[in-house]
Amino acid sequence: MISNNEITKILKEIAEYLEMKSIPFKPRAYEKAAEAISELEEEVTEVYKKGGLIALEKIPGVGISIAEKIEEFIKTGKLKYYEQLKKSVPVDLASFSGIEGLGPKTIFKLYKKLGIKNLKDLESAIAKRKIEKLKGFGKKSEEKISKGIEFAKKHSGRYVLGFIMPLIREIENRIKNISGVKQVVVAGSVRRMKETIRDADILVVSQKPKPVMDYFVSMPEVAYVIAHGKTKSSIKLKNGLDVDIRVVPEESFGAALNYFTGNRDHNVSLRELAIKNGWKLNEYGLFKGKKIIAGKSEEELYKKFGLTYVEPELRENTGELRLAKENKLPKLIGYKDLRGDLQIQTNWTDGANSIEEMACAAIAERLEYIVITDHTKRLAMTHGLDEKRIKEQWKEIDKVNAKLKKEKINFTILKGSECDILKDGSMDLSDKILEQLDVVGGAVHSSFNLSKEEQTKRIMKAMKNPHVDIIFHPTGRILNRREPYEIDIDEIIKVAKETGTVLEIDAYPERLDLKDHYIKKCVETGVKLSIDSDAHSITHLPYLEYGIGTARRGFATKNDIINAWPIDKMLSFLKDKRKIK
DNA sequence: GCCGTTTTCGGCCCGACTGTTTTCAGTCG
Repeated sequence: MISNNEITKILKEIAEYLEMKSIPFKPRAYEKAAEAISELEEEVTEVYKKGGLIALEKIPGVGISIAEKIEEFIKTGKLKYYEQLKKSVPVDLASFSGIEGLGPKTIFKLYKKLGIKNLKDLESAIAKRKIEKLKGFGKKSEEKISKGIEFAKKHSGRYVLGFIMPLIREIENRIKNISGVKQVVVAGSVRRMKETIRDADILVVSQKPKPVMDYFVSMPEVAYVIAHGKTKSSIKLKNGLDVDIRVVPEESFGAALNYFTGNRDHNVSLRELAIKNGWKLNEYGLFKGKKIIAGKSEEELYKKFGLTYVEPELRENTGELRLAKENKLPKLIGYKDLRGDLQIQTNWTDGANSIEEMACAAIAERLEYIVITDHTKRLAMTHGLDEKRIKEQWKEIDKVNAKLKKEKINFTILKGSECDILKDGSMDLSDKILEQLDVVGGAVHSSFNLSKEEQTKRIMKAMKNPHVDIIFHPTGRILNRREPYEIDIDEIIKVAKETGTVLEIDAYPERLDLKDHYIKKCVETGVKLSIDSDAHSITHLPYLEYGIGTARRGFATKNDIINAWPIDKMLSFLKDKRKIK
């Protein structure tokens, strides 16, 4: 079966071939179609199977011509149009991907003049100093390509946002201290809270750009400088992350922040909207002729367009501008809105800290309650709790609660479990134990490779258990490391709705599970969610931020997230749900 | 090649920086 990845790849390559030939507009059309498909939840082959060509055409950016090409590719596993392009320029595009500064036009020139077809050819041409002798190239171009290759080999792919964020914030803070700097904001995909990022964009307000540029390109983390201009510079860090910086004057801050936050298609849509109004939008402001009519703040900018403010996390050009126009954007859950954390591990199993230490850390995060959810016996490697040990744990929880009460601290530790969902969908602890717990999370930790049907059935059975309140990290994915297990997410959401079962947004940076698209489906269906740190140490509690960011990307409001509610409301919701099951 | 509460045909975002050039194409975001 042809995967979305394969279709995306072939469409992207077509775009590059067309770019080489300087054919206008078509490359962007293919790129847009490729992007849309890479973001698609459903398998394109399924879409085609269900609705044929017409269904394919409904994918945004896919028209009749690309739809027919996808059809041919699905049916025959081949695409004549692509084969012809490849025949006319027989280069291995994939082997050049990720090399900084090496675009389609350059690849084409190198092929035509030196017969370079793949990375190996390119490396040997560099070794023989052939490139610097070419017209239009020079010593510096050759060096740049050489460096690009070196780095592309070492570092590929994307960085998990929550793990790279401390470094980005450290750099941000150092730039804040440079003289003349009035404001520093990390924009781009970081501000949109994408789960993984490829680069970081830093926006600076200052009347004196030079000291900012000079410091930026000479930071100790810099591997090499990609560009060093008057108001804009780009560097590659030793860990492989690209970082761009841009300095703008105060009056352009809003327009620049908007421009730098993106995504690209959101920006393009806004700029097209400007043109329709007879204006022009760039990073310096919104202009009517030469007169600036907005740009100091983002709020002002959206207002001028007749739109309600669009939160950064929603700027993916997936319909948010239409909703902004109709004043239908939801009031997203805020970064300070969580009152509790429903998944916390302690040193009773694989956590690093005691119950009391975790409670204190949660208090420091301004939470009002946590649920202790250590693993259960099936997870032997974590020394999972059996019926006997979990009862001992309850005594410990009571003790710490009593201590907090005595100290007049308004904080509650609830009794819970991250209870294994066994292969057949039954639970790892008896119903008699489960019914005594305040919050029960069911989780899959084994048999990841069941068929889609079996895996879905397994989780559905757990959801139908009256004592199971939440499904923890429902798809089991680990970013950059493990694919989600196969489940029918629509079916899971349907049963969650029927049974009142809550689905979790696990905030651990490499999980973020559920992910944004699925969260949106839950919000639309009315399935309730929780945002939990899944903390295994006191240092993990701040990860809640990434869960909230992901929830915001999924259009979730406070009402959708049960641990944004007061403890009594949250608990009575779960109790009522247990009754109806 | 796609798309349309201005359009089913005629548009398609905008600007900084680089390297190799004397005016600009290529790349990137």
